[in-house]
Amino acid sequence: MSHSSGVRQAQKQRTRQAFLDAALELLEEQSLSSLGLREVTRAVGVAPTAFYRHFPSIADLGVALVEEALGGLHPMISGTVSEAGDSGERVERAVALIARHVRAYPAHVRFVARERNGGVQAVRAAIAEQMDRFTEEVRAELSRQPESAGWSDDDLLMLAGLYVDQMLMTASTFLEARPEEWEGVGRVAERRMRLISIGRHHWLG
Amino acid sequence: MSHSSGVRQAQKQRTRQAFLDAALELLEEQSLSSLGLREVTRAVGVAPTAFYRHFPSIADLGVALVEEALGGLHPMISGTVSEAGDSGERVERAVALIARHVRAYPAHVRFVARERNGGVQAVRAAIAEQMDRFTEEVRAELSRQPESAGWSDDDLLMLAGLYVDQMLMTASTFLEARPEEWEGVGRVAERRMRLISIGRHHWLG
DNA sequence: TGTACATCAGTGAACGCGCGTTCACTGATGTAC
DNA sequence: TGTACATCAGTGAACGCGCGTTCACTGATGTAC
Repeated sequence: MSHSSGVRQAQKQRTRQAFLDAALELLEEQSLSSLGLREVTRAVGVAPTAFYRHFPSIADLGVALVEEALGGLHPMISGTVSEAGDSGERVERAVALIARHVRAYPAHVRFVARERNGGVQAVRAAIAEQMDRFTEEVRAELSRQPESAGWSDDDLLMLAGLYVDQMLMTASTFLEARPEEWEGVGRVAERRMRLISIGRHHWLG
Repeated sequence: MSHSSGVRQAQKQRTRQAFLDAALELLEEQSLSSLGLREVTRAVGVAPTAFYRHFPSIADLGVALVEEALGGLHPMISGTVSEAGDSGERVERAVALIARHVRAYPAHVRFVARERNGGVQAVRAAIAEQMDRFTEEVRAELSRQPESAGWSDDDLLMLAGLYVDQMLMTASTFLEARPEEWEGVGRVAERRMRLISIGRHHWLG
């Protein structure tokens, strides 16, 4: 068996994932800075000391959760911007995509929205870094579009940041809405995005 | 001496304020959900049990902090919208006002940004209620402007929400910026707001 | 103004409890030959 | 294939500590007359 496979490695990965899953569930109702190490190990069903075999501290587990929550979204985010169609269609698809993502991964979205301004510095930094990458990727996509002729990189970055912040805010609004409110939340989110797109088309001249 | 004045009442108010001040300072580096009752009383310099003379729990202290942080801002927020001048001037004044406010009350701003999505339900609800009031007040101001002719109340509320969210986000960005970055942050915030205003002027037709 | 009683903000001891971290350990898995 | 040794994920006891909450208290302030 090679170094990186084997029964032992596989089991370790499974336990590590159990820590991430348990923590994420506990974080639905509290912030990371109040999450206890013993609380997590209890939820997983292992001894408290087992935690240290996987993470040096709860803050490090938090950073791993950021990667899990946001690391895989980069293609999805910039893909949304580069889609075919007029800007109205793109807006509708973006909002639908956000709604679907929130439904599929509510705990991940909640975690990111909560800890983006939360009390754990390392986690805040990890989220900020991911958000900056999203913004840069969206800027790169925008710059490829004909509508961006005449725009400076600076202005494109400003617009990209506006879109990215709007996406997270929309996700967070869905999260707090009751099921019967989702449709209305989606419509408002679409109109916000559409108004921004109109601003974009009249930005110059 | 009347019921509500007197040495005793005044002293009680002073102690209560000392709790709020001490908590706010401790909250610069952690979230409310991990703030300890003993931690606060220690910072104030009173016995742990004194806390209960003022608040039933840390969550209630948090709700009081929301009132302190946001309760007095209503005239300022809607005043910004109703100011004279063209929309470019209004944007500049709004961003300057936000910058000044963040400089004067950084801990209050941090607290609101952090706990808006934080782990304490009662505090999240209190912040949401204040934000909804801001949005409604901004909507009312917008509806008085000639630029709003032909707008539905629904669309005005959408626009007001966009402005209010943008204000809090701008405040939070100032908060995290190093001093030498403030000017740049301000310029980006102005351009975001200006783009939204352009979208507003071309929304109909 | 003076006196007798009521109120109540803040005290300090005590409680049981769960916390994070240390340490030496066990036993299944992995490796060398 | 078999054997002897190494690795290391997870254990369980133990530690000192700070937590939130209770309770009966004290003594300055307030009130009635």
